[in-house]
Amino acid sequence: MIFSAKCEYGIRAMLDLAMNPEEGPVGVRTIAERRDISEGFLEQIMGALRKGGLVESIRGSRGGYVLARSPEEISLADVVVAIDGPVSTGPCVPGSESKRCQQMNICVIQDVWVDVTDCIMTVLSTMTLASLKERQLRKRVEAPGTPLSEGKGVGWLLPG
Amino acid sequence: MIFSAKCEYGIRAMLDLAMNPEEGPVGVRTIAERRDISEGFLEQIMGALRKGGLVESIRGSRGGYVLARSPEEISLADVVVAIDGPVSTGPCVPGSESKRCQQMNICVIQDVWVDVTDCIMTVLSTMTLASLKERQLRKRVEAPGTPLSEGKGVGWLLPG
DNA sequence: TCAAAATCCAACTTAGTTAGTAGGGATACG
DNA sequence: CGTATCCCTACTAACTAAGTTGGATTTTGA
Repeated sequence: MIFSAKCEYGIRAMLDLAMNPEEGPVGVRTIAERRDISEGFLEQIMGALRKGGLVESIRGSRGGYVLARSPEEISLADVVVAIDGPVSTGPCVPGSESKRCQQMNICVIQDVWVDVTDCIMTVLSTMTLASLKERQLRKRVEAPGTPLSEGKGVGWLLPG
Repeated sequence: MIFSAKCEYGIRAMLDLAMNPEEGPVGVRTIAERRDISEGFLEQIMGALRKGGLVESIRGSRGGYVLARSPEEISLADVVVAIDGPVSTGPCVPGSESKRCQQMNICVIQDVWVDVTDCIMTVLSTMTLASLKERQLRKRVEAPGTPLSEGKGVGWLLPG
């Protein structure tokens, strides 16, 4: 698995913030309940997103998180890197700290890893919170059979 | 890290076989020494490649492994899947066994994972052992400063 | 026939990572 | 002042990765 659950939760949370811009600061508790994420775990994740400059936090009662930039300006690449760090593809690539093979300068396998990494980052960079939000809204409309009122965790699908 | 060391070793081994077609069956011991891989570990990996139909084994003394198809017909996607199994990108994708979210049919995040997976498989599918071998040979020529005689594990760079 | 060389197979180990949990501080609102 | 919130560190249980170990089976060659 390339992307951790942490990463998925981070994207869920960011998408939640993007889809509810009028709410003002949203607390971890709220997001955790709406998106079905462990609260304590999400706290850690939001910390990483804040350190990555993707969200701003408001402390104290009535505090919470808001996006630091507009959804158009936040790509999934930003989110993934803030949470998991730089995407590393193989065990033996130029930038990595791991034990590298002796023939690094003439090894073709590292080139493969680099190519794959580039491809992944390109895909993630073209996806913004804004485009994801739009896709989500469109999907909501196209899947009318979806049980909106059943159980918890579906309210967030409706835009504010 | 997306691809395990196992996977890298498997590609190294396959490339070794592709670059030395005249040797006949090549033993695990030989490949392990030439490509700097733990012998016991490589044994496991070759087993996976055999089960995946990418190599054929000859048992007994003078035995070893040979490619089951020509290098043009073996892509890195084949190798990676034989060793690591299907590439899974995120925790929540249609095919996976892991606990999926409730809104799977309308969740956009799984779409992201699918897009990334597709992109990776496309890159890996276009790379064959033959193309990799060619790249390796070209690189050998372009990097004349490379110390060919220093240490072990560089002999394999020269085609048979 | 028999020893050596090889594949084959399954169990074990060790270190690190993942996905949380727990517990307490710091800060701001009312 | 009390409550709700962010903030931070440490801990843990389960899993995975990267081998290691020990042996069984098969084939060649002397």
